[in-house]
Amino acid sequence: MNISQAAEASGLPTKTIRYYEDIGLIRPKRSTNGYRTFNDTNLHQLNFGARARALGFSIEDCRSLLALWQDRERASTDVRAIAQAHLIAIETKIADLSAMQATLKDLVSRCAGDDRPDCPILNDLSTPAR
Amino acid sequence: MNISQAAEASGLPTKTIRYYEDIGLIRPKRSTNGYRTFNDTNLHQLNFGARARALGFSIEDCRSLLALWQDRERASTDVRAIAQAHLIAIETKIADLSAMQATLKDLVSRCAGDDRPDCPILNDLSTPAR
DNA sequence: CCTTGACCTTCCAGTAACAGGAAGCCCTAT
DNA sequence: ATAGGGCTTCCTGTTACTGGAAGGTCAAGG
Repeated sequence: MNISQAAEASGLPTKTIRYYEDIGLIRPKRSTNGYRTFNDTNLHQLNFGARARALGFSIEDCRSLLALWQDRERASTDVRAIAQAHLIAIETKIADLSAMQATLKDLVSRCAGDDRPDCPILNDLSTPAR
Repeated sequence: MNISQAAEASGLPTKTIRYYEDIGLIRPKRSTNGYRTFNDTNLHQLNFGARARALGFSIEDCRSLLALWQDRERASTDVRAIAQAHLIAIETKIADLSAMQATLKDLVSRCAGDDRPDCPILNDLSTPAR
């Protein structure tokens, strides 16, 4: 299987797949003409990575998770720890964004949005940060 | 006022202030020895930028907002448009993160997290992405 | 056999917003 | 004179790719 088929099968761009090989996330073989060839394991790794990335895991997390996945002796607690840490990071981000959202919502609602120069948004930004 | 005082007054690291000059966000004068000197306007710009960045605005947004701020003829609708677009981007991010959070929460809760190798998280990641 | 076009390869640059660190001036105090 | 702290510029690295250039490979058609 060539790279474009692997791309189609995994939903990842070929650029991304080459990048994943570059950083050692996958190790497809090469055929005699130098083309990468992807087997079932490679394909699984790509799908796995795509799904993990879609859940917001970093590449390094993906690397760890893939290592755990191929380790038959792994303990599920190791996997869980990674996921839990990531979950907390996500919740922190959501909290941060929600705070921004609340402030922005308020500012936007209070801004007339007409051709007059008076603007609560600029006024807020001009106050020396609580 | 030297850069370290400007840093203290604005809460920004000196590295960041130099970077902001690099990209033309601020234009402090130089004294004869080559040191940057910050006046009240510069300081305001730094505070403004710091606050805007804390609200998640991009540097380019900051640039636009600063330009609008110093334009006495500006229309508040211009400012409002930038803020509104940013608000929508934030809400999109929150929605994305919330979806991840929901999935992860579920997976983590279903993972025993003990020394057994069975793990719903890895199982999920191994399914070919619905 | 030659060409065309689609595929594949590597390598280089750019993205956002800085942070870290090296090499070296400047200034003040001892 | 020297020690220290602050200042300067310049270079590299970060994350996870994306775009593009230059060029090899392969199958089909004329």
